[in-house]
Amino acid sequence: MAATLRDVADLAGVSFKTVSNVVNGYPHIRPATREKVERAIDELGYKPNLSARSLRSGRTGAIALAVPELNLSYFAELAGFVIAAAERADLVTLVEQTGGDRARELALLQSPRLRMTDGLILDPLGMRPEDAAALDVPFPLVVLGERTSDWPSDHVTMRNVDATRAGTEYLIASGRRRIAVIGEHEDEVIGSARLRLRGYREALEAHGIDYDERIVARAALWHRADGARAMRELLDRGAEFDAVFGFNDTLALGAMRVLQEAGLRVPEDVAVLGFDDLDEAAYSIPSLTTVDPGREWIARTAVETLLERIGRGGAELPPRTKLADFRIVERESAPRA
Amino acid sequence: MAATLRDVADLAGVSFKTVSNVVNGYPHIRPATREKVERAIDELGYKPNLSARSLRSGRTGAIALAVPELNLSYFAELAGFVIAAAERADLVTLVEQTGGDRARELALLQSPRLRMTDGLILDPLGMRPEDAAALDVPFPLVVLGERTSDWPSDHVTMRNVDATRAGTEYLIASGRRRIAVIGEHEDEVIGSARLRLRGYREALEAHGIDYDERIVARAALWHRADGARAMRELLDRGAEFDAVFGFNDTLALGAMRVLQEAGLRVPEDVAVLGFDDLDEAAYSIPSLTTVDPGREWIARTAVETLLERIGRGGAELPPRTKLADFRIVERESAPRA
DNA sequence: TCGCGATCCTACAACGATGCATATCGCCGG
DNA sequence: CCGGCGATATGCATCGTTGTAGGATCGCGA
Repeated sequence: MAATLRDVADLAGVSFKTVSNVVNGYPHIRPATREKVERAIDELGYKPNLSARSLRSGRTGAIALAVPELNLSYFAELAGFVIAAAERADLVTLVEQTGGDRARELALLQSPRLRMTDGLILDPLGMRPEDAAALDVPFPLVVLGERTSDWPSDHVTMRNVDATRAGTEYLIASGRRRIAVIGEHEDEVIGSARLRLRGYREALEAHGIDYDERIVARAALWHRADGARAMRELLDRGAEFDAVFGFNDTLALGAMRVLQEAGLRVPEDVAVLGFDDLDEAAYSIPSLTTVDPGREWIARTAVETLLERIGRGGAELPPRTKLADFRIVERESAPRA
Repeated sequence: MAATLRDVADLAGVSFKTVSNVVNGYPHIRPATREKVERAIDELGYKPNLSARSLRSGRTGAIALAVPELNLSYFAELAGFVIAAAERADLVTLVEQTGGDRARELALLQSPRLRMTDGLILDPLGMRPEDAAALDVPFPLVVLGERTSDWPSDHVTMRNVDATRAGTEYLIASGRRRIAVIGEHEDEVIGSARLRLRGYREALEAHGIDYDERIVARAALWHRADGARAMRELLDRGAEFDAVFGFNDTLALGAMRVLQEAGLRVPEDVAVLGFDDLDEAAYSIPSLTTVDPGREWIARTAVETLLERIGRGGAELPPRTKLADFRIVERESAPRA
C-alpha cells in the first residue's frame, strides 16, 4: 500500500499535520523538523493522495479540453499547446473528443466526467446559438470559437471573419478573380465555416466581385478526404476558378492533391490558400500558403483565462472575449502578386 | 454549491446511503423508492463527487497517456484512438507530453501527477535498457514500443523489425538496390529507430546487398523538418540512391518535398517509402506508400491490457507482450514492381 | 399468532488530506 | 518578573462517498 501522511509522521516522530505542513510549504517549521520529515518522505516514497487532497480542498489540479478529434491536425496541435501551457501552471489535462457532434458537446457539459476537473476548455463545432443556456454551467468554462452575443462564457478565438477577408484579398491582390471556396456548412449559423464564408464574401464585395454559389463547395468535416471530394465535385461539374480557398489546411491539401491529379498546375492554373498554418503546410508540394490564426496564442490564452476564473472561485467576472492576431504565411501555392 | 448525496436524501426523504445505493445500481430497492430518489436527483441536478468517490473506492476512472508530443501526427492519431477506446470503457484520459526526453519520461513515472489515474500507457522514446528499474512502479503500466527482455511491464507494440524488413524487401522487389534510410538514432539501443534499422539491414543482407553508411541519415526528432534536413544532407554530400525509406511518414514526406525541390522525380528517380500510414500519407503528391503498423489495434489493445491489470488489483500477472500485425499500403511514391 | 428468510433501508466508520483553532515554547520590552 | 507576541507544532472536524453490519418490514408457512 502507498504511504500516507500518517505513515510518514510515525516514522519522523511528528504529528501527521506537521507532515502536511511540510508538504505544503507552510513557513513556520524548524529546519531540523523539516529535514526529519523530508527524510521520512523519501524513505517511504510518500506521494500525496490527490483524491483526498481535492476532496478536501475543492481543487483537482486538472483541466479538461474538449475538441472534435485529435485526428485532425489542427486540434492535435492545439491540444499540444494547451497541454504544455497547462503543465506550466502545474495542471494536468484531460482530453475529450466530441466528434464535433452537437449532442455529444451538450452531453459533455452535463457529464459527471468533468467533475474531476477544475474547468473546461471547449472547442464546439456543432453547437448552435440557441444552446446558450447549456453553457451556463457551474464550473469555469472557456469556449474556443466565435461567440454569439448572448453566450455567457469566456471566449478565446481567432478573427475568423477578418482573417478570411484578408486571405481572400490576398488572392485578389495577386490577380485572381474566380476564387472557389471549400468548407462551407450551409446549416450552420455561427461556426467557423459560416464566419469564414462571411469574410470571404465581404472581400469579394469590397472589390466588386460577384459571389457565385457554383464555386462554393460544402465539406461537413474538414479532413483531407473531404477536401478532395469537394474538389472532385467542383471539377466534375465544370466549375471555373483560378484560385481555391480551403477553409482549413487539410481541406486545402486534399483539394490541391485532386487539382494536380486532374493535371492542373498549382499555382499557375489555380492558386491554393489554406487556413491554420499546420506544420505540414510547409512541406506539401507545392508548399501551402495559409492563414496563421494564432493557434499557440489561443491555447496559451485559453489556459490563462480559465485559470483566472478558477482562481476567483465563484467571484463573478463578466464574460470576456479575447481575439488572436492572424497573419498570412506566403508560400508557393499562392505567391503574392 | 453542488448538491451532495445528503441533499438528495433530504429532498427524497430517505437516508443518504439509499441514494448512494440508487446511484450505484444496488438491486434491492423498491421501485417507488428508486423513483422518488431519481426525481430528487434530477431536481437538484446531483452529480457524484468523483474525488470523494475515488478517495473511498481507490479507483479514479481515469488513465494517463504519455506520448512525446501531439504535434507529431503519429502520436496525435494514436492518442485519438486511445481516448476513444478508454471512453468505451467509461474512462477519461489524461494526456502528458514528454518531448521524447529520457529525463522527463523517468520523472513522469515518479510524478504525483499520476496519482490521479488508475494506470499509465507510456510511449517512451528516450528511455534506455538500463532504465528497467524505473518501470517497476506501484501502478498498472503498459509500455508502447519494443521491450527489452528484462523490462517488467506489459508491452503492446508493433513488429518494428519485421515491418521494416518487409518494407525494405518491398523496395528491393520493385527493383531498387540503393535504398537510403532517414531516421537513424545512433546513440539508441532499443528504440524504434534502432529496431527499424535492424529490419532494414536484415533485408539487405538477405538479398546480398551491402549496407552502406553513407546513405543512412540521422534524424533525432521525426518531424517533417528533420526529414527535409536529412535529405538535404544526403543530396549535398552527393549520396547515390534510388529509394528512400523514411522511418516514419513525416520524415518521408519532408524528404520527398526536398527531393522534388531538387528536381528528382518520385517514384521514377527515387522511390519513397514511409512508415505509420498517417491520414495525410494518402493525400501527399505523390501519395505515400507506407507501412501500416497497426496503430489502432495497438491503442485498443493497450487500453484493454491496462484494464486487465487495473481489474486484477494487485494480483500478479506476468508481464505480457502483444504485437500488432502490419501491412504495406501501396501508393504512388513506391509502386510495387 | 409466531418464526423465519428475503427484501429493503439505515447507521456508522472509514478513505487521506486540509483549515481552523489551539497548545506550547522562547524571548523581548516594560 | 510578567504579559504578550511570534514561531512552531498539534488536534479535531470535515470534505462526499462507499463498505459493512445490522435493524426494520414484509410475506408466508406452521
